[in-house]
Amino acid sequence: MRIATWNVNSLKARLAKVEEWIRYARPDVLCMQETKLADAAFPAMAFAALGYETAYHGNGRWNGVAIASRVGIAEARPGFAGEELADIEECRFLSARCGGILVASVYVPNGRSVGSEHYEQKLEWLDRLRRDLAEQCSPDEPIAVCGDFNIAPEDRDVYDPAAFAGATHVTPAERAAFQAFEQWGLTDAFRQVYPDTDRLFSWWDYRAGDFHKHRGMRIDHILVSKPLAGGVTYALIDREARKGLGKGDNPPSDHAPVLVDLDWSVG
DNA sequence: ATGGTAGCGCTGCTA
Repeated sequence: MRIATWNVNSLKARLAKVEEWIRYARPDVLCMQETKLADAAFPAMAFAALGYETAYHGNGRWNGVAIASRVGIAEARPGFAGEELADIEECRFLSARCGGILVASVYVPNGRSVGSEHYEQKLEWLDRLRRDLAEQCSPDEPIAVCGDFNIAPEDRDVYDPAAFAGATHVTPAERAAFQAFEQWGLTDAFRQVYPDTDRLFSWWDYRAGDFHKHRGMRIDHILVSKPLAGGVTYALIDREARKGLGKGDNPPSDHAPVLVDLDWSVG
């Protein structure tokens, strides 16, 4: 089972790139974030043509999450348990059962600046996600929580810790929130495959040519539960997909897709 | 260098 996550930064602008990537990476499940599409505009037919069923949760312009699966999609749930769909202003959580695994596509709020109300809301959102998981499932079940966490778990996950002093994504409170998922029973599947390799990034600022200067952060993660953690056979951050198509008029997302291969038989 | 680029959508916000 190959599971991937990719913050596509507008699925409308990126659809050709996503289709191209799906054709060669052939993930069984692809979680997407920042689709920036209302549900009515979601290109479900494009995914169907590639053999994927989709579930999506967006209201346009900002945010928006989706899951594409070629091993089935059932029990799609947009938003946290108990949330009224009509009350959701920012579409950041979608879960579904795919090939026997409970998969969640999450887009954690950015936080903007430390101490701002947006930062506090980021921490609250992370706590709500943790509570939602604890109430809805158990780490003894097969679970994969995938997405843009907007957290670099350790200093070695950023290009220069000094450059992020006082900034979001690296604060003790954000990292504690990330560790709370691990304490509950989830494992950072990518880090498990690369326990000793530093400076592996999944996001680079568009500005100042950061990608080509290797100035990035690892903030996109695939967290897997106990039945899956022991069988992670491969992991990759596909930097090729962060590059353009070769035409100046077709820029890539600012994130690269992250994928992991799991020992898991679709029932 | 408190800069820089991208998306949405048409003004400035979000990242």
